[in-house]
Amino acid sequence: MTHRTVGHPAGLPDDPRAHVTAPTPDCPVEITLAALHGRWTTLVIRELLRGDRSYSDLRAALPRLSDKVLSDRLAQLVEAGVVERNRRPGWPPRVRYALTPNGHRLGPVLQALWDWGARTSPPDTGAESSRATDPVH
Amino acid sequence: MTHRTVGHPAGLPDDPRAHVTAPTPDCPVEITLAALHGRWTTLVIRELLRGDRSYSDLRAALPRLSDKVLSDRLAQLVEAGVVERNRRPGWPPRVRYALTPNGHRLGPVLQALWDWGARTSPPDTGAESSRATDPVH
DNA sequence: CTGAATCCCTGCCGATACTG
DNA sequence: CAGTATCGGCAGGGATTCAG
Repeated sequence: MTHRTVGHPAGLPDDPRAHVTAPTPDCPVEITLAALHGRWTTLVIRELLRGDRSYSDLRAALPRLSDKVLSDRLAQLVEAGVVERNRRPGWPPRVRYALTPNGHRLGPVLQALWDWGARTSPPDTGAESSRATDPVH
Repeated sequence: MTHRTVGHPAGLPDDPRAHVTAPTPDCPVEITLAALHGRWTTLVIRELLRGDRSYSDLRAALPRLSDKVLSDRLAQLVEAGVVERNRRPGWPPRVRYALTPNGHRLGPVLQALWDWGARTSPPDTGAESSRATDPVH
């Protein structure tokens, strides 16, 4: 057993940023939340976790997502180092979006978010509640 | 090795909600993000991960957080099943805020958020980069 | 096909003042 | 001590239109 700064489960690392007194952009938690920030963001990432996608692939997969928000999100994710944008020469213009290595590392993060939410709100037909939290299936 | 729905690391569970096409409140990821939603929320949770706190304890720990937002956040977290509010009889009024069991389970979630953010943006004086991602210390 | 520009409306959050 | 009431500024995001 390793010792802990306080007697509580799952403490945060002993980093100066673990003691900040306001939500600064330096805090690693804020960095991640900034990358995931905004509506639709996690769904775009989920699509890209399944493989590369073109702009219209994403539009087709998320029909209610408007062009403005989609390009906003993609720009935000590129900026955050989550997504890579690859334009191919020729006509018509073809662009592929893919996760960077950092982007793939968001998989476990989304998994953690999923797990907590799945436990908190039971799927609740009442019958088959055991499979929803299975890690991979 | 368990098999996977797609050949990518850290797939999501095979749940119908993993295929939603819009950000619905049913999605476990959305549930968790809703619990964490808004400025200051994670910092309030961090304080409570360190132990029970009174209202003024929280105000003292987060001096730039206004009364309005603090009570908003606490109400939000109570509503989300993360925080429990305990009033003690007598005068002056004494109230203690504590995490519920569900609230404590947010520890690993915040840890996952921390880890990704810590990797993505190096602390980078260049020297001591190995301890920042240590799980507990 | 892949976006960018604009408009407008809503909801967040910060500051201040007040109450049981 | 532990909050609520109110107001104003600003950013987020949806619909539509235009461009390379």
